[in-house]
Amino acid sequence: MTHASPRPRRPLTLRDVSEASGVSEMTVSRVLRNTGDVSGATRARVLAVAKALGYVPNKIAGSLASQRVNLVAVIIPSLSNMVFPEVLNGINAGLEGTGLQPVVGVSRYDPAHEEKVLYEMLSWRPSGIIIAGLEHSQAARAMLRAADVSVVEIMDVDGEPVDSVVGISHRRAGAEMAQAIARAGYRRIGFLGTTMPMDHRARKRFEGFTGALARAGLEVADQEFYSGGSGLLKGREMTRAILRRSPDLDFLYYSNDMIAAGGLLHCVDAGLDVPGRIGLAGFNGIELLDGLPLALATTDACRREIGEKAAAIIARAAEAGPAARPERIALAPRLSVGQTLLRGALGGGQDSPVGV
Amino acid sequence: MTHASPRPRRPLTLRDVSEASGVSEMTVSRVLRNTGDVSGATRARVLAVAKALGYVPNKIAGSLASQRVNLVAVIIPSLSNMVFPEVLNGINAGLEGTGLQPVVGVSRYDPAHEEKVLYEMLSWRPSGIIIAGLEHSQAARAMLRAADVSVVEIMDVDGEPVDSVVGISHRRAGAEMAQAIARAGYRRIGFLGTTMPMDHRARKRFEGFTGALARAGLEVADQEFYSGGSGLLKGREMTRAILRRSPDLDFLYYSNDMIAAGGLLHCVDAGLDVPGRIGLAGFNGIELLDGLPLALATTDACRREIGEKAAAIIARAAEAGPAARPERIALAPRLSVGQTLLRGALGGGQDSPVGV
DNA sequence: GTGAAAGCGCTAACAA
DNA sequence: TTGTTAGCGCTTTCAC
Repeated sequence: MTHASPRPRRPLTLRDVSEASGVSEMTVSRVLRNTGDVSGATRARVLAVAKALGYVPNKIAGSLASQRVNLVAVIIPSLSNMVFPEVLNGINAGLEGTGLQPVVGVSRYDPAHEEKVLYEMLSWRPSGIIIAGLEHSQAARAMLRAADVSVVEIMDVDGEPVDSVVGISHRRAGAEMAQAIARAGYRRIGFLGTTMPMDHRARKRFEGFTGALARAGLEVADQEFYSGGSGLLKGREMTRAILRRSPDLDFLYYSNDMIAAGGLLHCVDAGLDVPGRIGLAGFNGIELLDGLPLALATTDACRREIGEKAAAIIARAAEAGPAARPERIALAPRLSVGQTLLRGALGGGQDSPVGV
Repeated sequence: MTHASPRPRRPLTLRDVSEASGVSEMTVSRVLRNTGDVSGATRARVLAVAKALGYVPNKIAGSLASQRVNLVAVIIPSLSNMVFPEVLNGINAGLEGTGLQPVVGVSRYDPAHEEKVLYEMLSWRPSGIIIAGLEHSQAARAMLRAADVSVVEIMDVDGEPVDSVVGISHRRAGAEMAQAIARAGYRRIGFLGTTMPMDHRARKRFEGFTGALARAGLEVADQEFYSGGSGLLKGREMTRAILRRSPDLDFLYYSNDMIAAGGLLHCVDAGLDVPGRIGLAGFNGIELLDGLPLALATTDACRREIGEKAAAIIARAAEAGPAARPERIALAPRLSVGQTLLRGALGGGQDSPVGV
């Protein structure tokens, strides 16, 4: 039983590896970090001993000594919908091979909570910060500015970023959908969205939407708001409600694809001709929903791409030093009319309302 | 301009606050941690100075000194599907108010990558580890055992946990669905699942499923496998393919709700009578999909609850010291027959096949 | 190619 | 109630 290794009460340290291998702590450290010149023999021995012991370096000590942390703070409002996981995947992909690790915090669409989460994350001195949206409490903005690391605000470009920004213009996304709807000849437009006052992106889409409708001589004829999670059922219920109240609506614009999909299912069940009698559109471009009875008109929010580009900016800055110039990347929200928005006069004039 | 504070090149330290407030570093530290007895006056002054300066404590240094870290490592296979975000929400909820913060790593259903992610996270000396599944590389198991912190393996209880475990029996989930199917009188059963050999839970469901079918004198008549993301479209395509090959199938069991939903949409489009001519069932109990043309038969995997309970175990152990006894929590997978599985002889015998 | 000494920013333990 | 001292485990820097 000579080699039985009892469960260590005290975590192993460099010193343990040093003593067990007969090499100085310094050299062990070099081996473990693949740094400096270490002879092949020494290197092999140290590696073997470290592995045998099951040594795991202590990054807390390492980071304190080196003043460098391989963490990137990522702050997003929610994990519940299908939007942000996709962004995270993009970030993961963009950080791949850089040695940087994302650490995710959830702000719950609540500025006060966002502030807390940010403070918490900053106290780990991350090498970069990726944060959703451009709207933050004053204190949060101050922290971001004072942090002296690259900050990338993502998703939205309509506003003043603290540092870099990668996103789409939600105003533009809303406006383009309004134009497509107007050009296709729809006239009685309903809007279905969230009550969440802190969902600034949904708000901006709505503003862009109504603005462009107005320029086309149209307006939102009725609205329906919801709170809580957005599932198919919610979409069905809202659609039933708004159509009962305003049966003459001929287009419904939803603030996300999931409730739009529910609305589509409702319309199909109700025997409404889509997109003839009534048109529908969502937002986000959720790939998982491809395969609905009709392809949903929507705007691709470029979620993955946003994550990738934001991560790339952080990675570059971590490499080049924090002095890098801020980047402002506005991706183009890609509208797809699918099969729920008439392909009326899509080639037509940009702003003028055109009948079918 | 006397109060203009230039962007600091060097991050602020306790010492800065100490000097600016004329109080010792130690007292500042006490104030900032709400610890020890500090006079109200001193406390107020320190707080004011810290805020004015924009001081953010350095947790790296703090953790090194105190040998305590308020981080919980969470390792899950993926963020792409709708399964794990829900678990994360549960973990977040369970950690609420404990001062512990989850840190998420993604293992991509790849044991080697899981090992790397685990190593990386352990190097931050987290106060607890929540990791999906019971199958890990030998090295990973060794690390988990050596880490000397609470480990909770989640999702699955069919196997030997390293420490605590919270999950459901996927074998049982598969078996119960098979029994319900057999009892309802279906006879020609098709299975649609993932090719991923590392999705052990899907594999166990399949094993439980075929085992129980066999006991009912039935077998899986045809199978269809897919790789890549699971969306509605994938479900449609797979369903079309398997039904073209085996038109006489009268039940399809899918490895998740999303492809099952796609299958349902296909069957509806194809004019197949569901659940009369053909029955369908998925797995997970995805709430967002409530609202499909027919309520899908599925098994609720208790995802949120699993997250909450796992977090509670970690929180309790962090409180009580690491000596806490391992907990083994097997939740009951809740089968719901919805409207896509005939309510044939559900009250009938447990194992005996019963015709409709 | 290797080692010794100093210190990263904070907190535990003790002293006053 | 407040302050002093001695590290936490590693990496930096410099010496050999």
